Amino acid sequence: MGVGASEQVSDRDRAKARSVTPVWARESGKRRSTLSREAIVTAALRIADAEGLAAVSIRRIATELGARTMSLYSYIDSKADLFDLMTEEIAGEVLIAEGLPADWRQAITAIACRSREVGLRHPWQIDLVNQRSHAMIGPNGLRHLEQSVAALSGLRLEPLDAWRAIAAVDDYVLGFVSREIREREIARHAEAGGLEGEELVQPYLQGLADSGEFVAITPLLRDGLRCTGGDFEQGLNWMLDGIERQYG
Amino acid sequence: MGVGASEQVSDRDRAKARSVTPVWARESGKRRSTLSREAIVTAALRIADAEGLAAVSIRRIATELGARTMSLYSYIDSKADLFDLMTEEIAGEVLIAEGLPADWRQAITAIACRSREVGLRHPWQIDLVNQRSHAMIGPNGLRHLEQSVAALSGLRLEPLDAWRAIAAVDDYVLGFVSREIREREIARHAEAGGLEGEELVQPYLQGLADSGEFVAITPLLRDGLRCTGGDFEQGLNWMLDGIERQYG
DNA sequence: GCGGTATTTCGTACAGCGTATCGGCAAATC
DNA sequence: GATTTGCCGATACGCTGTACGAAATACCGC
Repeated sequence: MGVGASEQVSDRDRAKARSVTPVWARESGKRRSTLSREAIVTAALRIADAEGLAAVSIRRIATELGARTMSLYSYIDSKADLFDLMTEEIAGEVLIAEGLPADWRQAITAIACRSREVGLRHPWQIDLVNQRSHAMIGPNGLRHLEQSVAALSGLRLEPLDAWRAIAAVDDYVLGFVSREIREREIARHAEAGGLEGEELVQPYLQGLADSGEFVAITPLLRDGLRCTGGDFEQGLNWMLDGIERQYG
Repeated sequence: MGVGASEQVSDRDRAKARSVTPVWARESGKRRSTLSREAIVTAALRIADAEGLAAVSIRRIATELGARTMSLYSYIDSKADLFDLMTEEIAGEVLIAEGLPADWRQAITAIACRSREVGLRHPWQIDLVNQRSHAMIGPNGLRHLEQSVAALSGLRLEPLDAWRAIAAVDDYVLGFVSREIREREIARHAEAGGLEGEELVQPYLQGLADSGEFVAITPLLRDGLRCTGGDFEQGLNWMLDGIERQYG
């Protein structure tokens, strides 16, 4: 290992740097036309909205853009990068452009409802969220955080306390939307398979109900667990009540 | 469509039925040894715990079990089925065997903490949750629901109200654990790439802080967003406070 | 015990995936 | 004009889930 080795180390360092530096801080390598980071992300979003995240593949995007598969790698380093960029794009939709209500509860509620809307509009966002990657610290992700902290300014909290309150609310929103999407897709699945879906699950549930093990939830089982899910604002208000009780 | 067609319809119906009937209600077609539904699921769990859900493949499981790839399909109709069974297995770990505390807050807290422990022990559970499928209505999933409803019995709620309160708590738990896992993996990733990870992200954050756009969260940015995340029990207590305020 | 049947096993194949590699071509530099 | 540099794109590798059908095996009535 001499001079050449040192060059190799340099290369490896560059690779490591690339793997750790957020995508948004990297330049979009290209100069030629027809292809661009923006076009790639836009196409990916279109496909994901239409057919789900699983349908988003490098080959597919290239085809739709009239480019060759490997050309996309001039603009993104990996599919994970593309996912980061998609996440960032969606995070932008969560931002509230007009002024926030002065009342902190109304402001947080507005932000939470917007988050939910966006999540339902792009159900694949949930899959993306769990895809690891420092996706939350993109510019738009931070703008969301900024907006949320600003919404709480009336409470005059320490930054860390404000952040914790926001995290708790965001956690609830994420969990709720996740369940909402899940229920929605199950319903759609059952619908696609005809009503027989219900008819096949119901005896199974009835059997469990008759087993005597599930006394507390027998009424729920009898309704086929068709409960339309919780009430979003109700749960949110519970959380906000608790925050208000502590800090308000 | 004559007699032959009617037979074909019958086949198609059976296929549809299979696609909609929960796995747990189906028999595990086996009779030979070395291979069994249980063995398959156990192997899958081991792989997932050790190397993540992505490492779980039919071929891989078959290899570890000394069987041929396609043999697994005698016990499982699809990989989605396998995921359902894995989910069910994990749901069992969430159940609390010993008696629950009489106080409803303590009981719900115990259940929530257990859920969190299990989620952290099997980080891939999060990926599984977002995989659609009627995974939550397996026997163990329903036992969890039963246990939660029973925990709230002291509040004497309508079944639907109880279910909503539980759903809200579960949503919060899911969201929190999801974020916790995300942060944990990012930390591990940065650690694996050396401390340079932080060093590369920090200038990016500092640049944003200097831009003047993020006044409210500048202190957080300065700390590199290293905030160790919210406090699980604090957020949970906020939610429980809100529930108590309404029903207590 | 034995034949027939039902079930299980498993080789092969297909269509798809992300992306490493590398030959050749075009543009930029001297 | 000659040389170097850097990018485009084709090909290929190893992986995925699983449909299909032939072969092998176990079970059951006799």
